[in-house]
Amino acid sequence: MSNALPPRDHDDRLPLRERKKLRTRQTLVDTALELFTERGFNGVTLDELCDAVEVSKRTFFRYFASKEDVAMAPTQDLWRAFLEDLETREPGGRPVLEMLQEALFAAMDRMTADGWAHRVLLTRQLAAATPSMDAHGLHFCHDTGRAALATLYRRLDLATPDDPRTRLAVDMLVAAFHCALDTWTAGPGTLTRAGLAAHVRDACAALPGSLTLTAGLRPPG
Amino acid sequence: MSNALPPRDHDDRLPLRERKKLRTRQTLVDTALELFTERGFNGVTLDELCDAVEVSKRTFFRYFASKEDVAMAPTQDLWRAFLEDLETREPGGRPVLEMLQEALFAAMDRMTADGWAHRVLLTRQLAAATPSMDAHGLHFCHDTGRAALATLYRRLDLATPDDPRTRLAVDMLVAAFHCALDTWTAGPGTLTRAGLAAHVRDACAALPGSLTLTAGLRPPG
DNA sequence: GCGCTTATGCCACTCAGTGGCATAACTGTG
DNA sequence: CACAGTTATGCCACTGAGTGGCATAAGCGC
Repeated sequence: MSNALPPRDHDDRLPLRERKKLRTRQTLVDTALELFTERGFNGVTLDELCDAVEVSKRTFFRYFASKEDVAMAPTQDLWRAFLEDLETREPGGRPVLEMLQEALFAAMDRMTADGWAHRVLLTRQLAAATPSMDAHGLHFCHDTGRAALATLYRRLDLATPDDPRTRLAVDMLVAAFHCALDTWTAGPGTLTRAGLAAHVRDACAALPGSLTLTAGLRPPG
Repeated sequence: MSNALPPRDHDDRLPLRERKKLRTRQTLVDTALELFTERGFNGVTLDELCDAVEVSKRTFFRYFASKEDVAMAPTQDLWRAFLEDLETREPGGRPVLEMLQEALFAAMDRMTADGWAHRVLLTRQLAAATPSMDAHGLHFCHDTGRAALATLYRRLDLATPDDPRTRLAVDMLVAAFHCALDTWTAGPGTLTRAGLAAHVRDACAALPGSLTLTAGLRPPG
């Protein structure tokens, strides 16, 4: 690994060893997104990716649990920040769903790494084209939701753990986020963090209306 | 394959060949659920399962797309019936979410095969214990939701396709179903189709309340 | 410089999943 | 009942993801 110039995030005051690990991880993510986008997720073998980064396959699996994981790192970073924020956010007498929404906004605000929005876009496009990536992403969001639920039950005075409402509130935020991600990806708007946040806000605002949305049969012709 | 006695569903007036295929498929599902439950999903190799059913691995993959698929057949049958029902159900002036809910109930009513509820229970427990199964199940539900969405847009006079409300309504039904599945599995109630339907009804009824659910900090101690 | 810890590389292995081709089983015709 | 056409199956070899074990090298504290 003769990586001379540190591309970004040359965060000094971390031990050399840790910096190297961070850089290797980031190089793996960037290269993976690039190769997968170029030739498709299934068109690139792990051996090829490892060769490109000059890392052994064994080492790859010490950084990521699966081939899918490396391509979903940007989204996972966001949700990890979300969970962290949720640990300290004040409920403040408003609906839990709003509190969750604010935690998600705060997490997005913390995604300051260069080109994060672009990487999320690539991740999303890859997932849309690759069933196994989509499945992994869904599963990760599901797990994150359960973790968020556990945090809520630990911190808030929610009465009964068999009341489905809290869980449904969490799932609604996740649904709104996925919805926002798709409209953000497809839409003509700006593909920035702020643009994504706006879509999330719209999707959350549409939640109540989705409960009562009514339609008739489409007239023939 | 010296399968002498047809276990169930000896649906005559189907050609012999088709009956055999149905039986092989059903035997694969039953044996898989049994073995996976006994020794864990990862504790059983495909070769072992194929040996037990006396079928070549090559043939297995002509029936199922993956090792996970064979264990999720019961749930997939339900959602397929749901999509079929949605093709002809009348919107009838009430919220789309209610129409979706009724389609799901109708689909459950059609799951008359012997022991269906029991198989769903095994599937759910396996998925809860096996990340890759959980991921596959989530992905399948996601795909089903998109298919349902396409049907809705085709049949109903929903104006704008970029309005997130329809999609969110579908996702809410899916969330409610998953929620119901968990409480049904964990709860003390009867593990029958009717019991599951009741849980689904409760979860759907809880959807509006989840939007406004409020809570304060848990008092220390 | 010198040990101690920790990351990495290498090798062999298991197992899911696929493609190709030969063979067996079912189908409906005469 | 034989015959030809169709379709499911079996077998074999192969790719590629993921794992375990052990030797080695790189960073770290002294």
